[in-house]
This record gives sequence, C-alpha cells and structure tokens, in this order.
Amino acid sequence: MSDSVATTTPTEQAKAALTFDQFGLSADILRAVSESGYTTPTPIQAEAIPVVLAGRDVMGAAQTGTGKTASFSLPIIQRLLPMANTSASPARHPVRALMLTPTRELADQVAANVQTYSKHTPLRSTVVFGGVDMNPQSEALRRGVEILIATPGRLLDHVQQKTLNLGQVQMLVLDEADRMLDMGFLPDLQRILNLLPKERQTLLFSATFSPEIKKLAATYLRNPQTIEVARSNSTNANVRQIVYEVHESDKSGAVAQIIRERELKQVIVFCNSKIGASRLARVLERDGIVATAIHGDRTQGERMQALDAFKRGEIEALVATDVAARGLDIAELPAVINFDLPFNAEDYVHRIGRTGRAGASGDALSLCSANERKQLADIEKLIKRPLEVQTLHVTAPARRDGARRDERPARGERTEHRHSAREDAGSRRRTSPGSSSYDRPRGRQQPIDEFFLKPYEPSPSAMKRQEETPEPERKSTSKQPLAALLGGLGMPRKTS
DNA sequence: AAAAAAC
Repeated sequence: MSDSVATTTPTEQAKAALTFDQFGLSADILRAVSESGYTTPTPIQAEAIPVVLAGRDVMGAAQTGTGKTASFSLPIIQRLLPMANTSASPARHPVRALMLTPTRELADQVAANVQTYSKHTPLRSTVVFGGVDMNPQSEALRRGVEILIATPGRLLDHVQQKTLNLGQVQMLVLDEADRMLDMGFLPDLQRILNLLPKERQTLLFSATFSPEIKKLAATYLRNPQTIEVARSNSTNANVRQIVYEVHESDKSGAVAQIIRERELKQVIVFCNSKIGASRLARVLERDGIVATAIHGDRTQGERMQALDAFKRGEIEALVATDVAARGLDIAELPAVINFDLPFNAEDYVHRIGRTGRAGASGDALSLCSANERKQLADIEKLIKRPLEVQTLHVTAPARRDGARRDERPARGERTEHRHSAREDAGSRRRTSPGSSSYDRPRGRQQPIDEFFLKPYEPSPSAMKRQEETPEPERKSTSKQPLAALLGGLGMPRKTS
C-alpha cells in the first residue's frame, strides 16, 4: 500500500496479489521468476497480469522501473504455453507474439527478459533490430520462434526479405508507443499492423496518453482496459532533484567536479546532442574519469559494448543522448546528471527515471546555463513543482580541446585511454569520433513498397491497376506530418 | 532546436 501509486482501475486482484503465485502462472514460469529474485509483483504487474491473462487489450501507462516488461511478458508466455511444442520443425514454431520497441537497446533488453522468463518452457524467442548483420537473425527466424522482439524498421526488412511471416501473430505489444510516434514510426507501425491478423490481443504501453496515442489506440485496440500507474519519479521523494546554475563554458568542468565531490562510481550524463556527448566523454576521459559516449552515430557494436561495460562497472560515466533516456534497465544508479536540460520536458522525467529505482534513493543533478531557463520552466511546469536551484562554483575546469598545457591535471594518475593520437593541441587533422564522416548511412530514401501500404490481401483489381499505371506515385510517407497520417487512418484531422 | 530508426 503505497500512496505514490494511484490506479485508475483498482481491481480486487491488484489488492489481493501479494505474490506471483496468485496469478495462476505455470510452475515453469514461477520458477524462472523466483530464480530472478522476484517475490512480490509491482503495482503494474498486479494490475496488468490478470487482465492480459484474460485476453483483453491493454492501454498501459507506466514508467520504466515499474516492472512493466514482466507485466506483459509473463502473461504472454503463459498464454502461449498451451501452443508450445518441442518439435524441431520451424513450422511448429510460428511467431505468435510480437513485441515492438523504439530503440535497439530496449529491444535487446526486453528480449533478455523474455528469454529469462521462458527459459524453463519449450517456447522460443529472438530479437531483431538494425545496425547488425541480418543473416544470424534470418537464421534464428528460420528455425522458428514463438516470441519475436523487434524494432520496426528491421522487422519490415525481414518481412520484405520473406524471412519472416506475421500471419499467425496473436499478441502484439507496442512498448514506449509515444516514443515510437515521436520518432516517426507511425508509417512503419501501420504497415506492420496491416500484416497482422485482425483477431489478436494488443497491448499498448506509453508514458503519456497524448491525443495521438489515443487515436492509435482507438484504431488498433479493441475495448482496451486502461491501466495506469502514477509516474513515480516526478513525485518520487527518494529522488532529490537539484539544478546547478553554471556558465555554458563551465559545464564540462562542473560534471567532473560533481563526479569527484560526490564520489560517484557510476553515473549517466545526458547531453542534447551526439557531438556534445562525444566531446564530453573525451573531456572527462582526459580528466581521468573513465567515460564512454553512447548515441545514434556510434555503431551498434560500440553502443552495446558501452552499455555492457557500464553495466559491468568498468565505466564511471556513460555519456548519453536520449537514446538511453527511456527504458534501459540499469540497476540502482546513485545519480544521473543532465549536462544539458532536455528540450522536451517529458524527456527530463525519463532521464531522471534512471536513478532512485525500486525504492533506492538517487540524485538527479542538472546543469542549467543562462540560455536554458525556458527548458527549466517547462520542466517545473510539467512536474508541478519548483526545483531546488544552487549556484555551482566550478573550481577546476576540465580541460577542453585546445586547453593550455599548463593547466594541472585533476588527478594524479591518468587512466590509460585510446586517444593516444592526441599528444597536443596541434594535431587537428583527424575526425573526431561522433562526427558523421565514418558513420553508418542514414536516412530512408528508398521508396516505400506499395505492398505494405495496402490492406492484407491483394485484390485482383489492384493487380490490374498496376499494369495500367506506368509510374506508381512515390511519396515518402515518413515525411508527412503526424496529423496527415492519422487522417489517413480515417481519423479526424485537426482543423487549423 | 535534437534524438531515434532499414538495407
């Protein structure tokens, strides 16, 4: 009984379920849960598990760190168990549950959870996302999996390559749905949804129920049960939020100083730009703090390596863009630092959700320069309370590119680092990591396959029309505004 | 404004 948890749909099950035993989950699932060290369901789990088991659609609002993944994974595994079989034939393992996430890291993490919870069952699962070789994924799909976790783009790629058939999907999870819409995934989602059987169970999780999310739900969910667990972090007393007023040019030094003064062993530092993240990571490293950047311009291998090393405790500061703001399950961070205040106040809440998890206390420390006042005001408005503002006197500015050599190193011994090429400020020829010159190709210029935009079964008239029309219209739907796309779904368009 | 995501 916690007063920080408000439920819009309090059920008897939610009140009564104090252990996982009471949901009627199979012994094989319960064994995996208890081996993972969990004994008591979180509020979202207590609410969602019975609803999902009953086969209902769900519209869920829950933050990371609330146990959201298990709240849908456990009952989905349970519902698939009667169909599980031990046959080696791929045909006996069609994809029956599909889970979509906005980022690759999140997909990987959800997949790890599903793998854990299903390990004592015959069910198979795998994950597909971009940035890595398709072939191992195709091979895993060919062998057959009941549960597939994916990011939308690579999923469609597999469908197009005919390495994946979604015709037998019975359960669909849209995780971080608001994020997916923010990222422009609506066209991809529409294509995917058109490939799924109409008869299915759909679970949509979102941090907010914006009008766009509500429209999406109205289109693709059937009589969903709404489950809402209050956003824990904005009101969470165990996260202390402090804003430090600093000059923009002092920010790097401020981060180093905060890490030292507070003796932070592990911290995530959020930046607003990829270049800024790479730059800060370099400055911190030069200052004797083991740091690595994680952002979308790094290769998938580098991203995974950075995250793994951080989880293993080998890295003190993970300098991240908002690729790491949501969903990532990094246990019990004592603090997060906002190097920049996010442009989107919603992202602030997600960022600081990386600390003070599961009852542990944490600090959310934000740097605010003179030109970030508006962001600060927006955040205070969103979380409905003023933040504690302190002035930070930066005593030992971190060295930057071009810093004079007479500045003293902040720490006696400097960690070994791989930028040995940078002996002095004179060598400027090399491209900095994080600049886009050697990054993987970006953009989605390929014309959208008409197949995906049509309803599931092609009509003979459509094939005839194709013969008559020499040049199909090539319009990049991903460039259309959200309202237009929602309008294309038969949704009311906002009048201007 | 910036970030994320398929070859």
